[in-house]
Amino acid sequence: MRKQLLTTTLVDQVHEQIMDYIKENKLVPGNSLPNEVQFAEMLGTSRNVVREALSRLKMIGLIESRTRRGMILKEFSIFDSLKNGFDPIFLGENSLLDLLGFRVSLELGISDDIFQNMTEEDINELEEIVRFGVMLKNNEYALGSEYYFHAKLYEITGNQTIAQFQKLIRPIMVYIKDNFKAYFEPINLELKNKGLIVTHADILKCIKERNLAEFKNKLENHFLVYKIFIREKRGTSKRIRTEQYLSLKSPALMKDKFFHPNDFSSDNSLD
Amino acid sequence: MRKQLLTTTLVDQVHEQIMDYIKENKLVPGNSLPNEVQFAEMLGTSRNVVREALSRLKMIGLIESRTRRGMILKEFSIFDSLKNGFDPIFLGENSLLDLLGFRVSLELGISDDIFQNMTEEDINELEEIVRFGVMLKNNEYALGSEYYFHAKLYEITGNQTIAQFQKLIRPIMVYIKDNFKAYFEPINLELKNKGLIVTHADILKCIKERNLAEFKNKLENHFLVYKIFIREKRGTSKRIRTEQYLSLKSPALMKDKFFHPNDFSSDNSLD
DNA sequence: TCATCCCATTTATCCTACAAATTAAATTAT
DNA sequence: ATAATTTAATTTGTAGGATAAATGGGATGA
Repeated sequence: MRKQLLTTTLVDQVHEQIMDYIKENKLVPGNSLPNEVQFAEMLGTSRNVVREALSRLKMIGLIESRTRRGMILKEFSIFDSLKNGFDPIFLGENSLLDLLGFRVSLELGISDDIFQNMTEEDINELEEIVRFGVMLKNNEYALGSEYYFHAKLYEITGNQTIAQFQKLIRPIMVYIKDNFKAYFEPINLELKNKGLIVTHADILKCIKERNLAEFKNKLENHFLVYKIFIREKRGTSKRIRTEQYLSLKSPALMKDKFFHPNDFSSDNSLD
Repeated sequence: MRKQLLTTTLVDQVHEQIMDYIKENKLVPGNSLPNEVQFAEMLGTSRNVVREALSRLKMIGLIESRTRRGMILKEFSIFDSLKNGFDPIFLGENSLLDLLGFRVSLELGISDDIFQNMTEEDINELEEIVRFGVMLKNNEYALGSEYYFHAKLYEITGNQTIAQFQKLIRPIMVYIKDNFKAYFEPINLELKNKGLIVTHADILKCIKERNLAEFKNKLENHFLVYKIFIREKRGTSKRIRTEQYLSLKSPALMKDKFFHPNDFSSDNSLD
């Protein structure tokens, strides 16, 4: 058990094996897990290695442990698992721009859900938020107002995962606004001169009028500053093709893949 | 150093402290980190605790280590960090539905970017993909074809993070299709009878005609089966309000928050 | 019956030792 | 003197044991 020829370390393997154990025994949130020494014996490793693997699972919130009570499986939430140990400072500029674009696209895509789900009460709360929103200059809302207005929109969709995502990338939004202020100001100025500034009040108006098309339009313009910023910042940098796509330039190969769609789960060449 | 009265464990703290070290010393990807014993001395803990914290950072891909070479900082990518140790089986039904809705919304939101960025070559590749796509029954494409068609759309946006996200949730899509087949079939049948089935070929047609509005329309219908599925599956279950929103029912409090937008970073009551 | 105290169990932390890998230095061979 | 080989040193990887802290449960006593 002291070989390490592979790229994967023992901890990596134990990490996998513990997850396999959970799967095989069909544990559900609330169930308790074997204790550390049991895992160590079961997997033929030292308790130390088991603890490192468990530490990872604790970080992502898959398990929880307390002295004497042992460990229990927790309900896993994909974006909550990232909230620990995450800071915009660790992201490269491309990732930052990507995430900004990601967020904008996502919000543009939930328009239908918003109109489908919203109630009178929702609209009242949005009005309340807009009323107290502080307009600083151009359309640079105070971060608080900005956050709560959009948080409310996310909430209306009823999709908690989207709400979690917003919470997760909030520091990123703050970071971007702090660090690229110089880029936003001239863009906003130009938009203002062209009369393209869309405020939260404008968006709310469309909601109250139940005008979905106009809502989408306004929302797009509301995010225009970000879209322009991203395009300017990226400049002429080439689009990068995803490897998985490059790998199937050959029609013959592609055809082969498509006719065996069930082989995908065990197909590493595409990951 | 043997107290543990707090909810946070020593490993949690060291985890934070190591990240702080990276921040304070302005390390960039490629830079090397102090070795394990140095961290242990620096932070006044045992090497074991340091290793557990480092193990977490290794899992999310923030650092990489090799024997004798020490550890180096890596370029962090938010969704890549999740790809290890993640399985749909650990997600509750609500999370699964949320993620399905998340994905659909995201894709609906990137339409503009697609039309902005696409080239003749992209269209040719899409044609190639559609040509080899295997239509099984109704609009249930072979998973391979489905995947590559949409992967190509993501690629056109030039947003790598979106592409990574698709890779990440691919097992979830497979899982959902496997486990809820019985739900999809009647929905698809009904859509078929109403002539609402939209194939990849239909979508491609809009792209070739540069008809953005129709593209959005078709894409929406292409995903209609998922939207209906989600609504049916959720049934009458109440929408859950995000805590952060509930906490500011009081206009006075809200006003207070908004006027101090810079205090947010240290404001736990809203996280 | 109930409150209190003690014990067993399990995680949390620390310590020491050795193995494996790999870089760097030293030594030997040509 | 240069090249090849061997040796040494460093750092992560793994093992095993020991103690501390927390806590659930049982024993004890009023």
